[in-house]
Amino acid sequence: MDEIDELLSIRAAELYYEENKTQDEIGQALRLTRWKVGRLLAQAKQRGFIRIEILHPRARRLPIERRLREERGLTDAIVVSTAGVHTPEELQERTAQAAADYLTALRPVPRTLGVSWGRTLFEISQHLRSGWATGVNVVQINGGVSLNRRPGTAAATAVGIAQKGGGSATLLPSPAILERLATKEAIESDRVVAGVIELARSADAYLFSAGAADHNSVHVESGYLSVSDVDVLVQKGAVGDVVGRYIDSDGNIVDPALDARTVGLTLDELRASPLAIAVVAGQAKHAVADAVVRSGLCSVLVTDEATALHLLDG
Amino acid sequence: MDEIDELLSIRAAELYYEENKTQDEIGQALRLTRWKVGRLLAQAKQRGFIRIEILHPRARRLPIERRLREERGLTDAIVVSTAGVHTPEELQERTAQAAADYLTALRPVPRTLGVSWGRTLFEISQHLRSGWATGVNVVQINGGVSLNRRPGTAAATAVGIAQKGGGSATLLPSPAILERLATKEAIESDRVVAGVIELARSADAYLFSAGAADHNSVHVESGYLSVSDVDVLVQKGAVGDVVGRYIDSDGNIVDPALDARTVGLTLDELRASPLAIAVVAGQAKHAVADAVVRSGLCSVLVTDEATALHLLDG
DNA sequence: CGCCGTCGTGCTCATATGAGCAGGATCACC
DNA sequence: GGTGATCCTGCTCATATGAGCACGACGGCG
Repeated sequence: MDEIDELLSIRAAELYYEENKTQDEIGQALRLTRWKVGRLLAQAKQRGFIRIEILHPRARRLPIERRLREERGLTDAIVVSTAGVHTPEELQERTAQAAADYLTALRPVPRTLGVSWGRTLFEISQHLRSGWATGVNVVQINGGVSLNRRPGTAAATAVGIAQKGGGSATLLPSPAILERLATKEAIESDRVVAGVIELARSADAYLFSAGAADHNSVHVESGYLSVSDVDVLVQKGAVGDVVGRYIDSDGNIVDPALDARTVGLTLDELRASPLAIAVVAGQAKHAVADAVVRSGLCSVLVTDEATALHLLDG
Repeated sequence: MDEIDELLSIRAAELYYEENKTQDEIGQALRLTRWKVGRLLAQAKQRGFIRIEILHPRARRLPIERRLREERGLTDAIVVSTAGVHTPEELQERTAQAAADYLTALRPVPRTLGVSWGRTLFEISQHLRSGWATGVNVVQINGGVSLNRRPGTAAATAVGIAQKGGGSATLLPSPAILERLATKEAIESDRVVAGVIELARSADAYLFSAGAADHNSVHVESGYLSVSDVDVLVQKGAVGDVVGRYIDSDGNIVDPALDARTVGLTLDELRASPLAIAVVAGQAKHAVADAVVRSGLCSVLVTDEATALHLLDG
């Protein structure tokens, strides 16, 4: 009886979803009462035979968002659908767009927004629309005077977000990582730098991404770390970095000495914030994303479906 | 206005399909009237943002079946869904199952059923249930005394279909292809063979598959043709074979001399039948499937979604 | 053999949804 | 600036669907 009911529910589903027949019509066709048809359809859904997908770059996965909030204790979660995505770039774009949307809809509008920099942040800045806010002051939360070929990306990110939000940007004029601890301490005690960091600490909200601990890292690209530095970090358990600080899968600093030479907000300062928005997407970042969420580095997470499911698996 | 409506329709779809909210509730959430929500949802569907799939081995694609009937003039078409299929074997199995289902449901039940043989037919015979019919006589319609390692597969197919249908099988005791024309003529004039072919001509319905013209062909495997024979046929335009007869993309015999040495029903005899059921599935058979349907070799086609779409493309 | 619990069935009634229509805003064109 | 066509909106009303319930069949168990 179960076998035949299963088949009937499939036949009914075909007529209902593909042929747009009413349950009554299906009943006539299959010689069933319309109530039976309704039950078969409910069964088909419940057993997972029916899959409904929303195919759109802006589509989100609300049930997964809910699970992230409930099971991972996030204040909010934005999960973009991966349906129909073929390239990592597309995924990245969808996520950046979603982050921009989230910022735009954010109430109350933060007066001061602390931001990190990197590929993800840059893309978010590009997806924001002019007038997304009125009068947001943007402040960099980690060092970012860029050494690489595309100088000013970090600056362009912060400035872009600020301009489109009708405010101004405060840049942190410092490298991300210094070679010597003494230099780092010296630079942090510089009046301007200290002032910027102070401002960063007072931000209403933070927006940052995370990097994977691999050779494509922005730190390698920017010249702050060498390929072998990264290898060593991985050796020590690093899964990625947040605002330039490398963490292991529990969210702990992997290399305290290195960390001491890194300029910007500390991770605990980030954790203390009531509104820390992390934007992390892509296969390569599953491990960091997990560390970020587990160790409470963010209160809001913007990510993709595959990454979200990875977080919920463990 | 269109941009924003599109976004709204996606938000509405998320709430409707993923969160099971009513259109009214969605209206409250998005500050819209419920009629507007209904229209947005309709729009999302109509623009193709909503994809509903039935994930089940027995699922069929009724809209595609309809198109095949209407645009390709078939009496009937059965198209199995490819959703969730990963291997060609799985596809083959689904299609065989569907063919078995079709036979089982066929009314009026044919008294005499002509069948070919091959991997597909064998699988269909395995998927049929005992008692699928009461008293069907099965007759082979093309030569099939097997030369290969698995002798009797052809016989097992016909016998299996007959036994499960409560009838008996009549085998055609002849090779598929003879080496010399004279031998073929001699064997066809044999009283028994002639009788079987006569019976085959009188069948109420035919069930057959088609083979691709490649090195995996059953004819190569059985030793009736060599690999180079097949290459030559392909050279001459062959896309595959039906009941052992190789055809080009228009359904015409590719090599009349070879055809004359092939034992069994002719293609025109098949075309004349009011109920000729072809079962053809898989990427490799797209070209033959096309030839079969275009040249009217079958009145009923059982196939998979990808093949069906290929047929409808041209 | 009879009893009771369980399950599936077909109903009533409440609710959700879709079709069709009238009024009003918008826009191009005169 | 007037005027008509067009589109959009929010309605009424008909229909489709889902929730809950009472009945009867079935099967296990005393």
